[in-house]
Amino acid sequence: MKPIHESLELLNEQQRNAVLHKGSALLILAGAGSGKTRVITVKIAYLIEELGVDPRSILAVTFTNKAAGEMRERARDLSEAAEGVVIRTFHSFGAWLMRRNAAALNLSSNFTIYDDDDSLSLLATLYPEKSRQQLKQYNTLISRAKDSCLGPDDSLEDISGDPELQTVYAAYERRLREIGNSDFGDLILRPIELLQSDPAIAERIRNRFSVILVDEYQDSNHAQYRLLSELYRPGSYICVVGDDDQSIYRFRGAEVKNILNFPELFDNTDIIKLEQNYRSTNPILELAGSVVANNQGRLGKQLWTSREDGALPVIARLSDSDAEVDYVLRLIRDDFEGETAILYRTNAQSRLFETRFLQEGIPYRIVGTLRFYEREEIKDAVALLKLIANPKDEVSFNRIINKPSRGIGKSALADIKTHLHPARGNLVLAAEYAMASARKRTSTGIAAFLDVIRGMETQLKESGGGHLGELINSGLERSGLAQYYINQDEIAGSTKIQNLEELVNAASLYSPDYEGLVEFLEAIELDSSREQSDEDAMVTLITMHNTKGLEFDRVVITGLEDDLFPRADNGDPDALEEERRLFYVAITRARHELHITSCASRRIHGRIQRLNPSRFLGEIPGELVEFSGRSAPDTPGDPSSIFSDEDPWAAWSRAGQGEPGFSRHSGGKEEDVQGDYPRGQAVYHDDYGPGEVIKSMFNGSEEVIIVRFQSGQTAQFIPRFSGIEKISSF
DNA sequence: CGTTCCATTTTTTTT
DNA sequence: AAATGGAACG
Repeated sequence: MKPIHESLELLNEQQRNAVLHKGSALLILAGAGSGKTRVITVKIAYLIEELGVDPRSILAVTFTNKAAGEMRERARDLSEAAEGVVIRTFHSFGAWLMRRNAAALNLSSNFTIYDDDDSLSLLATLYPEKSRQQLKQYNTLISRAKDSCLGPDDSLEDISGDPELQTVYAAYERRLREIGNSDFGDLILRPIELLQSDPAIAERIRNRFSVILVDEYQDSNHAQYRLLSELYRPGSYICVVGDDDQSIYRFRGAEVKNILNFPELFDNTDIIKLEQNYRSTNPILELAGSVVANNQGRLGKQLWTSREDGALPVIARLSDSDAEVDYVLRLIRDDFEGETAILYRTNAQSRLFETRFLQEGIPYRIVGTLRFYEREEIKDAVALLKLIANPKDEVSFNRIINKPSRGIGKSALADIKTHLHPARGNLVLAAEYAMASARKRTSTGIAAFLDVIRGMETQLKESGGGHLGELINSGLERSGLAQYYINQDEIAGSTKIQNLEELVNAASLYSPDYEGLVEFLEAIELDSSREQSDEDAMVTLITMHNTKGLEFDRVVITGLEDDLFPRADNGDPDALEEERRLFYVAITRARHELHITSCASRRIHGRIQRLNPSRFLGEIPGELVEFSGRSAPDTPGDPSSIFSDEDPWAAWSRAGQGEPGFSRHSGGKEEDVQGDYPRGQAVYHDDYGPGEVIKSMFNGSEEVIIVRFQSGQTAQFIPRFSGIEKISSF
C-alpha cells in the first residue's frame, strides 16, 4: 500500500485542494472524467490516515450499489482502515438506519421492501376497479410526493392537480403501514422522521457521523437533501460532489437546485471546480461541450484535456435498425484494443443487438435490462420468502396463494380476508381459519398452501448448516412452482427454471435463518442491477442512464432519432434539456473513439416507422464530426435511396454546418394510402358510436385506421377485426 | 374456477 | 412485439 503522500502527489492542484480542504462544507463541481471518485477515495484515506478520523464516523453516500462497491474497493486499496467507513447508497443507508431503529419507528425489524411493482399490486388490491394504467400513474405520483418529502396530509398541488391523489395516497400509505413493509420512498422518509421525532436517537446518529461525503449530488431529490440536513450538525463536515450538466434523474424527483443552492443551505461553503478531464480525447470533449452549450441555466464549466490527439467522432446515418446492428458488428470485428459499449435510450433497443450477438457468437455483457428480479418466476419465489419474513404481506400473499392453481379464486380469497384478525393481520393464519367454512376444493387448496408455508418455516427454524438457497429450493418444490415452470419452459421454450436456479445460487451466500433471509431480501430489492456477464466480453450493452460514472474505450450511441432520443414529448423545455444532458453524459463516457448512429426507420410497437434524425444532431457543428456513408459500411448497394429526395442529411451536408432546423421529412411520417377506409370516411362503432376516419395506413397488407368519434375520443382499429361499419354520413 | 381468445393499447429512464 | 382487460367457454 502506498503512503498517502504519494497518492496526493499524483493529484492536480484542484484535486489536492479538495482532498486537503478543512472547514465545515465543501461543494466540488466536478466535470465528467475529472477524477472525482479518486478525490473522494483519497479524501477518505487522508481523513483516516493523516487526520486520525475514526473510519466509523465517516459516511459516504453514492448513487448506485455499483458505485458504492467501487468506492469501497478503491478506498480500501488506499487505506485498510477504510473498511470501517459506511459506504452506501441513500436507500441502503436508509434501510440500515431503519433496521437498527425499527422499534422507534413502530416497525418490525424484519420488514421487507416493496419495489415499484409491489406498490402497484398494493394499489390494485385497494382499487380493483381502476385500470392498471391509472394505478401506475398514481404510483408514480405517490413516489414523486415521497421524493419531495410530502405525506398524504400535505398539499400535493405541486405534484398533480388530480383531486383524488390525496385519497389514494392516504389509503396506500395506511395499508402499507398496516402491512408493516416499506417502499423506496420510505427508505428516505422514515429515517428523516426518526431523526426529527426521537431526540435521543437523533443525537446518537448525528454524533456518530461527523463526516458526510456525497457523490452524484446533482441527482439527489428533496427528501435526500432533507435527510442530509437532519444528519448534519454544527461541527460536522459535509462534502458533496456533483455536476449540474450530468443531472439526468429529474423524472425521479432529482433537483438540480440542491447543488445550486448548496452554498446557501450549508454555512461557510467552499467551492472547488475540477475541470481537467483525464478520460477523453480532445475531439470527444469538444463535441460534448458543443452539445451541452445548448442548455440554459447551467453553472458553466469548461472541460479541457492535455490530450490533443484523437479521431473525430463519427456520425453514421443508417437505413434501419438492422443496418445499425450491422454497423456495430463491423466495428466490433475491426481490430480495436479495448472495450466497446453500445448505448441506447430504452432497454427495448438492446434486443436486436442481443439476438444478433448470440447468433454470431459474440460474447457480450448486458447491464440492467429486463431486470432479473422483476421476472415473473423470480418474483414468485421471492414472494414466498417475503411472506415467510412478514405474514402480513398482502401483496406477496395474493401473488402466490393460488399459484400454481389450487382452486382458490376471487371469492375464496375474499373469504380469507374476512378472517383477518384486525390487529395482527396475519394472512397465513386467516387462510387457516377460513378453511373450516370453505368448500372442499378450496380447503384442500388452502391446506396445500399452508403445507408449503409451514414446511418452509420449520426448515428455517431447524436449519443447521446449509444455506438459504435450500430454503428456496424446497419452497419451489413443495409449492409445485418448480413443476409449473418446468412445464412452461417446455411449452414456451423459456428458461425460467434456469433463472430460478440462478436465484438459488444468489441465495446460497446467505445463512439459512431469519437474519439471512431478511438480509437477502434487502439485497435483492436494493441492488437489482445484476449484470449478466460473459467474463471475456469486450462489448457492453447498456442504457445511457446506467453509464453514469462508467467509462469505455469506445462508445457507440445508438438511436439518435426524434421521438426516441430526445424523447421529450410534451414540449417541456426542461425535459428537453435533461435529454440533452443525457446525451452529454453518453458522449463523455468515451475514452478514445465515439460513434453516433441514427436510423431512418425503425420498428416501433411492431410497426415500421419512419423517423427524423434527432434534433441533437442538428445542433452539432459539422466540423466537429466525420460522416460515415449513408448506409451500413458493408452494404455496397444503396438501401438509403428511398430517402433520396428529401434526405435531411443531404441538406445538412450541403449546408456544411449543423444549422438548426435543417429540412426534415415533410409533414406526417406516413403517407395515407388508399384503402377501404380512406380519410374522411364516416364509420360507426358499437361502443364508440359514429365517427370519421382521420388517418389510414397499412401494416403490411393490413389496413389500420384511426377514427375520431363524435364523442371527441380517438381510437385505432383494424377494420377487418373490429366491428366497425361504414356509414354514409352523420 | 380456470383457460383461451380477442381487440386494443403501449411514459422511457431507476433507487 | 408484448401487455392488458374483457368475454366466452368448458
